[in-house]
Amino acid sequence: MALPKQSDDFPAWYQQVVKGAELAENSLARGSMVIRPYGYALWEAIQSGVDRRIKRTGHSNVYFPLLIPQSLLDKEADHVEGFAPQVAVVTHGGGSKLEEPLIIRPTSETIIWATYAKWIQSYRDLPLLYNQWANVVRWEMRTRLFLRTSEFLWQEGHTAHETADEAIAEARMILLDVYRETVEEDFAIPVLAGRKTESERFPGAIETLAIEALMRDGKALQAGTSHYLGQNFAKAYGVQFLGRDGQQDFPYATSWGVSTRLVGGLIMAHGDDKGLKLPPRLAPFQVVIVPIYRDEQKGTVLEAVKRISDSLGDVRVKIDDREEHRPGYKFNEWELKGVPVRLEIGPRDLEAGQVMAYRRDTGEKSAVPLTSLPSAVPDLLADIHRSLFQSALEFRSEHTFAPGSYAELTDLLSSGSGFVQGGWCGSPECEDKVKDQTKATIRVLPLDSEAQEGHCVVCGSPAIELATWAQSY
RNA sequence: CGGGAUGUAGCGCAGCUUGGUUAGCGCGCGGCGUUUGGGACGCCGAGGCCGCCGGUUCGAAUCCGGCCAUCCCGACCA
Repeated sequence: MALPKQSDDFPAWYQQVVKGAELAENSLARGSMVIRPYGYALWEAIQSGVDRRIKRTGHSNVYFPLLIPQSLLDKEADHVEGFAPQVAVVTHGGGSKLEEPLIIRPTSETIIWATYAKWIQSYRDLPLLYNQWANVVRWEMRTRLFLRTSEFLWQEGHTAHETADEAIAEARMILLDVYRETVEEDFAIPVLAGRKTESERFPGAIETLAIEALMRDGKALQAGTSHYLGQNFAKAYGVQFLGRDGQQDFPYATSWGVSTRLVGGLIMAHGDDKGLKLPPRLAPFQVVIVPIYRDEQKGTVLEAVKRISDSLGDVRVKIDDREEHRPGYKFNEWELKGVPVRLEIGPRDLEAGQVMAYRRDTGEKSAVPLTSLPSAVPDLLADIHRSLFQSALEFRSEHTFAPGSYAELTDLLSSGSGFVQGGWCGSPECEDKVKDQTKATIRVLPLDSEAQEGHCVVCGSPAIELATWAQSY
């Protein structure tokens, strides 16, 4: 029952939180997971925030099929090369072998661009701003619940634009106004937004942008990506439009996605030795009420609890009136499940006209008068959100380093200390050297490269970028 | 896919070395009672193709082979 300490064994801690908080468990098929109600409620809360922002920025939802003719994948060279090794293939159907195998989508650029060919004729058809919520399958070598499963849930946006500038602006807008905003405002997790190096790019992309969050073990997690695909997919799938200038042209593409991996990020960015700490905006239950009573007081207490719950309006409240567990058990269980606020209500409190409020983030308990509860609870939730973000931000600052030498860089990276920033000359050789020695990669380069002073921390040549390295998931 | 480990009740494990009759323990689960302000206790009870397939043997949880799954470490990745 006791959770391993994060500092003793972070992977074991993670796994037991996922299981203990009843978020998910392994399924019978290799590498796939069953998402349990509490975990799925979290995902639904995440979806709702992402979906709202996708729609607010002018996109519509669509749905493309799970199965894709294999020949479609083969049309974009880099894309095939990147994905072919991890694609699951359907070879039989209806009891017989298929003429042409179907792949289970690892991502949907292929089928979507093959379809866009029919939808796009003129610049008047552009832009196409579509998104879909879907499951995809990638045959990963090694899987971990939420962080990397063979099947995962995500949204994938696929847009087509008249000009490169417009597509580039779209990719960037999604990264900042949808992904960064969601993760910072809903998850209370600060992120670094930036560009990926060539070696970390999405197969078929000209530029990959990403947000990176720091986990409590000092590793980085790529929390969302947005790609500028140029005309690669348009050319591969024969998508052309008649431009304003009367000439045929290929549209410019973007694609972008966030997945159930975000749930893993949430666990590892905020959790502590007692379990999950859910940010109030995503918590399936924002408040759990634990009634405390002896038999003869049961009726009175439960009535008061019901009244108090009703007085909290839109706040998502769970009343834990299970008879089979005593309060101490419930306290521990809801702390493991990360509920932001717990209200303890017993005869002593009712006599005093108050309740005890416990906040999961700091562990503080305080008495709140019943009369001020309807405003105190929302205030408390707002404060918990701020304080979660703040402490994640402080953790990141404390775990961001600027080494003065290559030896210092590799020391920091080898020990998995967090983000390590330094000048980079832009050469893949220097990037590889660090990776070979420490397994750390460049997580992001600044979104807008400004003139970089100083030298490459690896080779000493003049630096052209400020790179952020880290060990990553 | 390479290296290592594991698979026995819902969960965590013992038993296996040295094959033998009803396969154990803790937690959890069901009933009854006492409890309830930081993981309660007593009594009674239910629950097992010992991961799967095959082999050796009079007899296999135990020995042998194959397969599958999970975990850890690498290479691949949202």
